[in-house]
Amino acid sequence: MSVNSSQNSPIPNPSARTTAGERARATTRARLLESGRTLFAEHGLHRVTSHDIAAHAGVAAGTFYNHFRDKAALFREITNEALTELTQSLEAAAESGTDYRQGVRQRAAALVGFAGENRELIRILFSRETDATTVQSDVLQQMASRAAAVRKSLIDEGSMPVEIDPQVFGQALIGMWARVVAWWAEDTDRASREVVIETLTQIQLNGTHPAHNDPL
Amino acid sequence: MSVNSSQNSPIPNPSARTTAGERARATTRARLLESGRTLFAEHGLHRVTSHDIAAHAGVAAGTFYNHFRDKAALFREITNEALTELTQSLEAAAESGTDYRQGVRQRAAALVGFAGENRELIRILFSRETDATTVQSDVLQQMASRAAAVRKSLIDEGSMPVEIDPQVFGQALIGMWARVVAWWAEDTDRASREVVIETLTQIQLNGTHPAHNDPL
Amino acid sequence: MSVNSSQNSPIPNPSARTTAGERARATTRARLLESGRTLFAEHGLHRVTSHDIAAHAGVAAGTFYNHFRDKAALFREITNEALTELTQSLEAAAESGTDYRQGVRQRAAALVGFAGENRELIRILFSRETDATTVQSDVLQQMASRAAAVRKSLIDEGSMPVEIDPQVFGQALIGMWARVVAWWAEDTDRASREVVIETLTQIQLNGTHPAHNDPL
Amino acid sequence: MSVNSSQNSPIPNPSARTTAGERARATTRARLLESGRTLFAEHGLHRVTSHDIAAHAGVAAGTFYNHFRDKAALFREITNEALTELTQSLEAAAESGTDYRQGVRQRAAALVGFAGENRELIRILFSRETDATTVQSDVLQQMASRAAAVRKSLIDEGSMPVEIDPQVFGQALIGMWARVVAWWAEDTDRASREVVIETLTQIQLNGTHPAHNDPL
DNA sequence: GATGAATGAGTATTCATTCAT
DNA sequence: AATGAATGAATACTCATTCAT
Repeated sequence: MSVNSSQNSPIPNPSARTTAGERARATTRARLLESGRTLFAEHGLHRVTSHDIAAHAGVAAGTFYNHFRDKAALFREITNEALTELTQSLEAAAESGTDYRQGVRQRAAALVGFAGENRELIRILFSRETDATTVQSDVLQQMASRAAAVRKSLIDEGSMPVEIDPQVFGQALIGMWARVVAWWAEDTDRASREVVIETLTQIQLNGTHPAHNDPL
Repeated sequence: MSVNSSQNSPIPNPSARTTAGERARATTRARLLESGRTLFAEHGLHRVTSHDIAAHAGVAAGTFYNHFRDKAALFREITNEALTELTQSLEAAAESGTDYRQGVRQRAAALVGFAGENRELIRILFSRETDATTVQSDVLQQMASRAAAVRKSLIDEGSMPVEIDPQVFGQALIGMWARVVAWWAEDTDRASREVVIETLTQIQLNGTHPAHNDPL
Repeated sequence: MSVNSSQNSPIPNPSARTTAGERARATTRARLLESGRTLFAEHGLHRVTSHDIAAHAGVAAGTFYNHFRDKAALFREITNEALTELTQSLEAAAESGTDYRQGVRQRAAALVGFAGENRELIRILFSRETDATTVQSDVLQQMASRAAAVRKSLIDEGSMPVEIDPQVFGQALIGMWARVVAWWAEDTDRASREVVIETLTQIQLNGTHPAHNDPL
Repeated sequence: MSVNSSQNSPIPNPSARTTAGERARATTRARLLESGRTLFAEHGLHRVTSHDIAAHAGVAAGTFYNHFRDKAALFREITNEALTELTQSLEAAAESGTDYRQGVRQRAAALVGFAGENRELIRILFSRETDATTVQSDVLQQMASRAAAVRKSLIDEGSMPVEIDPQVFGQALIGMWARVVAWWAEDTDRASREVVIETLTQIQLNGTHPAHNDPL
């Protein structure tokens, strides 16, 4: 038996008047998520226990399970949320772009901006570690699809140099983004935001339009 | 494949005749390392127990600890060994190179060649799912140092374009290499070896000598 | 089905008009009992949680404890209630009986009839899987006392054959009743009600009046 | 991963010379089984934890799992073993029987004898409690099959009285046996072994051959 | 050295019960 | 009275590691 209660309703109906209990519940849930973010970012998924998260959130061990089926569910929620935000940033950047080179730069800026403002999430999303079976791979796959779309347009334009294979280039971009962004988010004093954006932009442009590679 | 067992054991004097016991010990040790490689590559570090490795090697559980302080030590040894080999490949490639562009291509070829011939090691070294705080980061740090040396020479040459920051570019190269090589090692039918080498080479050259980016 | 809610609650004066609150309370209590019956019959005592019962009854988890000290109290109440009803059936049967053999048959009929009409309760009372040290044994002890009374009368009559020990025979009857009735209640198509009654009657009569064992 | 070692080899090769380790292992295993028997008989399956059993056997909690997959496995082994012994007793009794009435008496004697010598096992096998999904039902089903064979022969002989349904009678016998034997094993001073045997025998014979029901 | 039985700390998860609202 | 979030003791099970043989 054992009924699975209202565990997965992260979005409470905003039009309903919330009771004190509902607010308390939402607060606890939010604290658990926040604690999860902090601890996962610092120690990684499998060095953090559900007890650790509960203790960090100031609740009893059992309370964790009133809000999340298990540790993986909490982790998934954190990463899904992060991915959604990041995706939105990138899409917003893509829409506002005028020409191709502007688009590349704006997506780089969106990624780097997100990294600067969500350093914990970045460390969770792009840290090595995490079971292949969980969310991480999804995140990278989505980034790969995004890169695929870019590649596609380049091939159509005929501006991808013949020596560079689109598939391999897509993987290279993903690896580059993940690594650079994680490295920078660890300590944002390592480089200025502008330098990071500019470097990522140039590398991508060089891989696609080497012929025009003159100062903008 | 290399069964370099000189770590952490009484350094065998190669000129002395080894006793039967010494040889038996070395064999057991080698079998444990080989089993570790196989199992870690297939299941990842924390899905494999010390019992699993011992059983796969055909020895008792306790024997594991006659050869390695703990599971992390075995893992570290595997990764260090792999890194040493990889480093040697890269150095050999560097030495044989005549000019800079040849060097870049030869190092890419060495990396890709190593990946093709040591797919298990690549999966271990570059799989996500390794404790970021322990061994993996060592590996990556060493790759970073290597990239730093490259950068240094570029700066000295004055051939790094101003828009590209050497530090960020170093990280980007590491991320790119790790991702591409892990992706390709998973299934070497995804692209021909030559295409992978050429693409990595071009990306790196474009980042450093965009002006000369004409067919070799 | 009987919703006898007089246990453990402020004894309602039947002559006084009950307030709306009192009636609401009684309804909640009855719903919890009914849910307990349903769920215990289907899943057994320790596969059902107090939350399950509350949820099935459509009330909050805490409400359960406004009505029952704990889960065992609810279970005990269900079984006591059932036993009371069953006892009453048996006593009514005994009273209406004219001679001994009629009485035996009528009690068997009452037991089987009760089983047919209260299959959930039978499954709860006679299922294996109940904590032997707690409630169930009470039920059986009461049945044993009942059998003892029967035996007593037989001994007084002198109609118990010498080879059959009254105590042992009492236990045998209890075991027989419990087993047959539980077996039949699981699926009443296994035998007609009349056949079950007749068989139980004959076995009991054979054990007490073997000499007269000719067709009635 | 995680290899399932040699857990289920209760019968060590008797021709092999046993090492000290093997003997120690067998001893620990036997102690765990013995502790399980004692504790299950006293408290029932789900009131006893694996820790309880380990502590009673004087070993660490983890040692339990070196010998049994889980608590259910230990329980199953105890009950299977008990059932095997009991079955053998009953079969031996059946073979030695000369005529039908002797056979009935001898099986009753075997059952009661087993109960007297294995009081803990009887309490485990026939206590109410125990999940329907585990062994208990098997035990009773086997007893039912045994009773079915008896019934069959009676029907063939034409000696089952018409008022008694064979199926119902089979269930009645099972219930009777289980109850009487469990009751007697709890305290063997409640009746002499002979009285119990004689009573069970007479009840069974009365149900099948009421016409001949004269002293043997 | 090798063996493998034993260890016990660590971790996830459940659920009866309490209590502030 | 009813609510339902929170509690935390209880329990099962794992696995790296030790050590007597």
